[in-house]
Amino acid sequence: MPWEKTFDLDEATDKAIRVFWKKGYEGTSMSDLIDGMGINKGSLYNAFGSKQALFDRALLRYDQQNRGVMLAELSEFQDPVAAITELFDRMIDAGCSDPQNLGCFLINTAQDLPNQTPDVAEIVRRSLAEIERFFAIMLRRGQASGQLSPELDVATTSQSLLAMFVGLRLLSRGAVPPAALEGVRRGVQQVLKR
Amino acid sequence: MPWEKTFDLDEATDKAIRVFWKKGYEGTSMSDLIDGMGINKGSLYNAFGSKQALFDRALLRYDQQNRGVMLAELSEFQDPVAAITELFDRMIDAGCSDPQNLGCFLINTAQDLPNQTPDVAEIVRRSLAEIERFFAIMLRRGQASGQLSPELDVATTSQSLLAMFVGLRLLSRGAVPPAALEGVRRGVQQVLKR
DNA sequence: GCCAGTTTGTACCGAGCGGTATAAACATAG
DNA sequence: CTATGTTTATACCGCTCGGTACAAACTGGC
Repeated sequence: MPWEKTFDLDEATDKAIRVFWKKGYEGTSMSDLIDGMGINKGSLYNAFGSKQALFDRALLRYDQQNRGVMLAELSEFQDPVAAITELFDRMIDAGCSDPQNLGCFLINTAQDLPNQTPDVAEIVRRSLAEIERFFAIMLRRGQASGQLSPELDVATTSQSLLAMFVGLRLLSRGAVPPAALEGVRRGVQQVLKR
Repeated sequence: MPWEKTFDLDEATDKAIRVFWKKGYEGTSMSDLIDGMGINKGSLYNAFGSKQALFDRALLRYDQQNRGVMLAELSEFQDPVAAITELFDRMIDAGCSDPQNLGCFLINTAQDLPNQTPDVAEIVRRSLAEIERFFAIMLRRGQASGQLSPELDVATTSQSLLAMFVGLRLLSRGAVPPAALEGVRRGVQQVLKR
């Protein structure tokens, strides 16, 4: 077999992520993708099959590379409460420092769930469930170590944290001035008391 | 002057709201609007001018009729803490009982802010600021009446509540099972303590 | 009945959509 | 050099997009 591809699939997917991230599925045209990915239309269809298949791949990769990696890293923290606050700190910093107001690709997609394919919906739901699970695990660890009150209801608290997390990411799209994101920091600490 | 219009502009706008609400601006085509509004293309352009103008009008009307009316009503509550929890209760109920997972038209639009016109962005920002202001006013009233601790930081708490509110509405689009929205109820109460 | 204005249906516009086809230019293993 | 498969460029497909044009049918006030 001669000459096994010249551009990297993952690299091209990363570029596609940026485009879909900024404009969403409907708002992104094939021309946008070709411009943003720097490859030809023929190559794109040959490599990915369709716009939808490329989107699926992009979303899945984004989820693994970002949410997946980050939660894995934070799960290693000695202090489970610090792991949770660190997660929010990073998101707040990201939201404040991004002039493009990209927010989160996954949560941008979650917002549009009813108009997405079942495959995409499945990816999004699983990912959000993972985030909630991360909260729950950290909370239980905190209770085990005595940092958190045993009376704290793990299920409802992790659901609340998920709502705050998702809200924070949405507000990062330019809906409120960056400084207003700071309030969430202390709100999280509030939820963790008791 | 003979015969001053036969269909009601506000009524037609209400129907347009349903369409834009479900599909978003980009995802909605003129055919969708014509089908959903039950009027002819010519009438539509004659009455509203353009798709964008119709969207602006629809969003503005939605904001006034829903968020505006509701906050005005809740502001009349004797118990300011109950006003806040009632707001969340209504949203949770709405999220749980809607099989279409529409969520909130305004927050759906907020999610897409970077791709919206300045006019739309202005409407969204002002509306979210109003919600935050509602929280702040209620919190201060609660402090004045002794229901809430004077140590509670009004700015950060109202920002946290806004994030939870927005997150709740986004999660109502089908990203989590309806039951998972319930956790936010107690989370709100948690944030209001201290 | 006449006139002004509205609604409707249909046809049409240029442009862009997602996707396909094709052929020349290219790179590598044999 | 040949065979195989990739990339690029370009042209093209049918379709839909947002928006316009226009004549016929309609509904009122005079």
